[in-house]
Formats: sequence, structure tokens, C-alpha cells
Amino acid sequence: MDKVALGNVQNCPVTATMQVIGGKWKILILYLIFNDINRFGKMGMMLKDISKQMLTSQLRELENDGIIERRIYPEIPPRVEYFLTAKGRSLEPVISQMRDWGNEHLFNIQSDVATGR
Amino acid sequence: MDKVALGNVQNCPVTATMQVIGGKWKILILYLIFNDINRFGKMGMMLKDISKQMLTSQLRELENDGIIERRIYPEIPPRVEYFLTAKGRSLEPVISQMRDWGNEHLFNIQSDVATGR
DNA sequence: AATAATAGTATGATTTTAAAGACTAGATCA
DNA sequence: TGATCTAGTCTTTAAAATCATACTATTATT
Repeated sequence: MDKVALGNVQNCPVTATMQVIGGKWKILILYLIFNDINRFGKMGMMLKDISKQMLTSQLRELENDGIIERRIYPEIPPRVEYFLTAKGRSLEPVISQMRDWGNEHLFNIQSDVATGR
Repeated sequence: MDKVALGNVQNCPVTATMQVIGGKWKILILYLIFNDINRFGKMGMMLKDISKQMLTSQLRELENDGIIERRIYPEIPPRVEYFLTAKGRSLEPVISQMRDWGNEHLFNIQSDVATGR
């Protein structure tokens, strides 16, 4: 099968966005941070079935992509907190659209366009 | 580490949406179908580095999720074409948001809100 | 002196994903 | 007669993702 690139990963902005937020746990992690659950241990407790190293790697990727910020406090035992960056907060309309579509087409919950709920 | 479910995959509409469009090639496949490239062979040629069985599995998942429709023509050699369903077309605003965010934050291309370009 | 606390890392094993290549049907073309 | 076409499937095989478990540092507490 001869291959010809036309729509490919490198020049598709949607696919590029997917790479940033599409990780197995990233949406849920962003949800937790959005709800002020921003410590490693707490996140691990909230996310059923995630392993420490998986949590670490997802957090690192979000950090490397500039979506979240990692703040280390010089304390013992160590304290680290994660926060959304401006870029991370800019994902809000993207995630809202996905939420609305999911509610409407997967959970059959209609959203009120006026309120966004 | 004790686990407590709070935000989990089953009740998160965003994660649910991700499961539908988040497959490795799904966005690109939808893009092709949107651009009237709707035969298996053509898609395979356009998507560099995709294998036949990967293409098949992605198409099957999209079909099972009601996003695309598979139409078989009783011809020899066989002809099969894929089309977006109404549900598939309803993804348009979701994908547009992702495209805009990607262009703005990953490719540094500003989008004109008025025209959507 | 041992234990607990946090936010991880290191190691090795296992599971999952994905690829390559061979194979199929049935009509048509050379 | 044998090759060609399409849209796949099937069977290995290799690679990537993920897990469980043990381990680290340093201070405070018991």
C-alpha cells in the first residue's frame, strides 16, 4: 500500500491538542486540580486504579506542555502542589465543549446553552 | 495508598467523549471522511504509517460509537464507503474548539472568531 | 530507636498495543 | 490460465505501556 501524507499528525492542530489532553488520566487530573485537589497524594487517592508512576508521568507531561505548574515547598515531609497555568486555564472552552457533547450524546443530559449547565 | 473514587471515568462526560474521539487515528480519519475520502483503500493511502488492521479497528470503533456509518455496495471487487452520521456531524463544534486551541497555543496561529478561520 | 509522613524513583515482570506479512472471495482483464 | 482488484482477517512477532513492589531522603513524633 503506497502511502501519501496529506492529513498527518504533525500539521493537524486537533491531533496536536489531543496529544496534550488525551492522556489516559489527564482530563481527570485537570478536573481534580480545577477543584483544588492539587497534591500528589490526594490525587492518587481520588483516582482509583492509577499507579504512582502513572500519576507522576501524566503530571510531568502536563507540566512539560505548560498546562500545569509544579510548586515545591521546602518542607519535611515534602510538599508539592500543582496549579493550572494560564495556558491550562485556556483549555476551559475546549473541555466545556467536550463535556457538553458527552452529556448530550453519551449520557443524554441536555445542556442549557444560556448557563452552560 | 487507599483509593476513593470521586472523579472517575464512568461518570466524567469529558473522559467519555475522549474515549470516542481520542483514538490514535480517529481525528484524522474523521477529517478524511469530512473531505469525502471515504473508502478504506484511499484512507490507508492518505494516512502515512497506519496499518490495515489499525485502520479497520479505528473505523469499527467509530462505527460502534455511532459516529460513522459503513455502507457496503454489492460489487466485485468490493466497495465500502464510510459516512458521518448525525451524531458524527454533531462533533463539529468540539473539534473546532480543539482546532482553534491547537492553532493558538501549539502552532501560534490566531483564529478569527468571526469567521472561525 | 523505631515509625510515620510525602513525593516520588528504580527495577523487573506483565499486559497491551500494534506491525508485518500471508491469506481470502469472486468477478474481470490480459 | 493466471493476474488484478478491494476490503478486509489471521497469525505470529516485536515494541511500548503499565503494574507491583521495594526503596530513598529528612524531620518530627512516640
